[in-house]
Amino acid sequence: MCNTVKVSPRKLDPGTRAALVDIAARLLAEHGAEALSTRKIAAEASTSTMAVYTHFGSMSGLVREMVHEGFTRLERQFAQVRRTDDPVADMILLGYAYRQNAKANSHLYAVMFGGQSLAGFSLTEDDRQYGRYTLVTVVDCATRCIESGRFSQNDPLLIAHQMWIATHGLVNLELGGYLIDPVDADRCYDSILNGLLIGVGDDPALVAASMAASTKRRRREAGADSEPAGAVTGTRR
Amino acid sequence: MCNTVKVSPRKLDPGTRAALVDIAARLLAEHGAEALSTRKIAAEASTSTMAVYTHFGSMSGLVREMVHEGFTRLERQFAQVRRTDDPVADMILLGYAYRQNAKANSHLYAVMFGGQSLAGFSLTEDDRQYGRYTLVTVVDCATRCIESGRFSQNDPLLIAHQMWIATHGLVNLELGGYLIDPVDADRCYDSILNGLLIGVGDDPALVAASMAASTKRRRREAGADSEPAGAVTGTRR
DNA sequence: AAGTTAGCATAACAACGTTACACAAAGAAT
DNA sequence: ATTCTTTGTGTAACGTTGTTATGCTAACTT
Repeated sequence: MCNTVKVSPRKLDPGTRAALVDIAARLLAEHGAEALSTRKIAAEASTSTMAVYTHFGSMSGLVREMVHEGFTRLERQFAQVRRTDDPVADMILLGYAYRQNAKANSHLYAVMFGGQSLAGFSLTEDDRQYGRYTLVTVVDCATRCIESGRFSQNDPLLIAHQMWIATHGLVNLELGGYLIDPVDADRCYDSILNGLLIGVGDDPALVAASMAASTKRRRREAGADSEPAGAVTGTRR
Repeated sequence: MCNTVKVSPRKLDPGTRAALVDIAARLLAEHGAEALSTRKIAAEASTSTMAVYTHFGSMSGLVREMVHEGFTRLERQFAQVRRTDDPVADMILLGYAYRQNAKANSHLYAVMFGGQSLAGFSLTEDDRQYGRYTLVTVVDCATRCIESGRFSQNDPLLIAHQMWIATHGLVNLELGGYLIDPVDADRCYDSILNGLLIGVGDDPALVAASMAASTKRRRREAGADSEPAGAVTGTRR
């Protein structure tokens, strides 16, 4: 009775699907979590609220799509960091890429890693696995740091997690507005990176050299292709 | 025309005010952010939704009250950590207190530090200052670490921020469910604390000793007065 | 060209925060 | 002790939210 698989009398329009995700992401980025509603999204896409349900099942489904999009965007940011013969400098630049991506998409970032439940959405174990996979770039970099003889600790996964935790903590408190003038976010990040790198066995002088090298590369690549050097400080005022 | 300051024909009942905060905190802790509504709170307090507005002005006001309550609760947790002649062990125990408090009140913690906007509430600068003040305990402890000669870095505020950022990052990812078996939260925290303490100048052997001492004290104080040793793992399943 | 199937618009539902309004209760004043 | 005034609180409403039931219509299959 069920071998009649007559399909697709009318296909879903992938264009409207992508448009919904884009509009939702823009609404979230520009006006925060409170502004994310099916009606506003539908109005901007000049369709009805039903489009959200036919394409994503519910509002949570749309949020999940945005989260996955956010992960791939972070992965692209990571991929833009070149692999040089100074793997520690590469690691520092990966941290800055993580931080910059988080600041540019602060609301989405809070849902991806901060555990913020948006519109009833909360991460499933699959989502988290998806997010963890993004960190293989960092693990690879840690492996290269170990192989270069800079680190004395030799568990790349654990080292990557240390970097992740520190950067994540910094970004979260920075976005929360907690890091101000005497000890602002930049100073905190420099000092905690410095401490952590020394802690895993690197030589203080080499750490300083790699941090200087990373700063130089960051300046250069900022002028090259990354962002148009405009206000990348996120949604702070 | 306005020098007639006739006051108080009917006082506010401070009992219902406290009851509303307690009920709201319990609803938030047990059923998450989605379950926090004026109607549910009013029903549990056997009053009307108007009570929320006369006592707190709005739902955000009630959330702000809970946030302040959360800060003082964290301060009390910090105060329970004894000051010994091993200030580094004290510092580690402060970190564990922060972490345990966050796990016991995960939803409230997300609002306090994670930047999660709950029911339209978001932190004001005063709230943040209130939160930063909670860290003076950690800054004092860092000062004692420096004075004892264990640390070579000598900016206690910056050191306290490093500890805060690392612990905050760990707790956030832990609550988000991101830290699992090969590198679970406990292992991550041990390694990042170890790295950070070495990074600020402490001797690796002394760090290991202080971490062992902190573990011993934590075991002892857990059996003494803290929590009833039950499921303190928060709302994870 | 006819049939079927699924996307989409409309409208409704329950629940939400918030507010206007009337009533009741309690201190102030006589 | 009684009246007045002020203010907390219950009721009901408004506009909004996510979600769903119901047709209609467009498009793919035969």
